[in-house]
Amino acid sequence: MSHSNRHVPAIVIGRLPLYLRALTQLAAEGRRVTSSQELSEKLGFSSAQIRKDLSYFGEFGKQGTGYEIEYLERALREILQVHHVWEMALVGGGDLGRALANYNGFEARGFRIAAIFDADPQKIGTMLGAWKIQPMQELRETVREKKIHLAIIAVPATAAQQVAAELVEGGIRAILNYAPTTLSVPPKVKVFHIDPVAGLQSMTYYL
Amino acid sequence: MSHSNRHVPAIVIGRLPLYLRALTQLAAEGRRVTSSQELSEKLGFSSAQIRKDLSYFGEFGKQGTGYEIEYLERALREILQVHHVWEMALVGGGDLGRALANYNGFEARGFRIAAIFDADPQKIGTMLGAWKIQPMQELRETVREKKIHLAIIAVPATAAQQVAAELVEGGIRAILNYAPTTLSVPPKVKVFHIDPVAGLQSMTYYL
DNA sequence: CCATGTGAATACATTCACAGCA
DNA sequence: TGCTGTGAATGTATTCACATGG
Repeated sequence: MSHSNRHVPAIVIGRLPLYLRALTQLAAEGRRVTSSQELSEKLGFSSAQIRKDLSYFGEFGKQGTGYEIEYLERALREILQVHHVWEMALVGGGDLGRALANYNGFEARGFRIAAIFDADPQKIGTMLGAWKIQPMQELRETVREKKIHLAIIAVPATAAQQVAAELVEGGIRAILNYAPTTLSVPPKVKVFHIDPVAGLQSMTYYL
Repeated sequence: MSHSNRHVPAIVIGRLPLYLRALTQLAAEGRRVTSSQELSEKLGFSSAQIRKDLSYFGEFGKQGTGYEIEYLERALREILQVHHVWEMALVGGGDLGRALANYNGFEARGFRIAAIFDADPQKIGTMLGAWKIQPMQELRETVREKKIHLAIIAVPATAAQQVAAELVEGGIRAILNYAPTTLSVPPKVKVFHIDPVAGLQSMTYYL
């Protein structure tokens, strides 16, 4: 069966990283084989859903046995294109920027911060972890030069749209946006939005 | 029409905070009235979807005119129960914990950190912003005493499940989880998961 | 015999399109 | 007229249930 030419719903793509995360955890526990059943219990999706999601991309399991963890892990990494490491630009050297710069969970999952930018003259030139904070004026050129395709926006909401526009001009293709505002970008540019308060608000509804 | 007795899909609840965010922004710009079309353009959902989502809760607009921003804003705040401020426990005083403690965007949207906990003896007793970091041993009692119903987990993945268990014992009803791992909690406890790397991975698929 | 992979069936979510009212 | 609110129609996603093959 040819799978690669089918259209895969975005909601399926959104679950793959969670499958990958669970597999990596299982591998770290020394496990070699798992099943859609076990993943179901660990993740809270139905086993049928997990099997169907994977079936968009190929046949990764063995009937009667389950999935060889390392093999499926590698397959998912290739599908998601995180078998190599992506370099990212981080915009915003405030508290959140610092937390992201110091976060050591990126690399193992396919990402690395390559440059940090800020608009505050007080911060420019100072070190944040291993990086020297660069002025916004250098963003476009650095991003182009270093062939950076991903960026993280960690600036106040009021500045976020302007930053997004500059990132797009620099050729950025995907943005992880921590500012609590919607960004307007060309359709070819992907945006993933993180708003903890929105998450909290959708939980308080039920309390 | 009686709306309050219908079942509202969770996916609808998840969008309400985004509507609320957009309305607050419009109000800050001095606007008094908006329409489902305008919100549609700002947020990227269809205007029909916005109207239908709101219709689960009542009739908030005027035909031919649109929505009075302040009125709809207040209505959404009540629906989401963020017309009063919720106190939260923050577990984890690392870089992420510090960023969350210093974040000034909580209060205006209905949340406030009331206590911070950490397991590291080096950190206990030291100040993080306005808070003195408390030991994990005090978590259950403090949470009960201060009637805290929400918590943020900002600890490494390896510690997250244990922390979640203690939070549940303390009577916490909703958890914002920053640890990149699935939490197992009783069904009455809500969990909202934030995993920036999962977000990045679902974007690199398309690049 | 066990767990996958997958069409068919069901359930859920979105969009259409228009009646109805300011 | 202009925009809401909403049944009906369409489109998506999930689950069922079983043939298949290790």
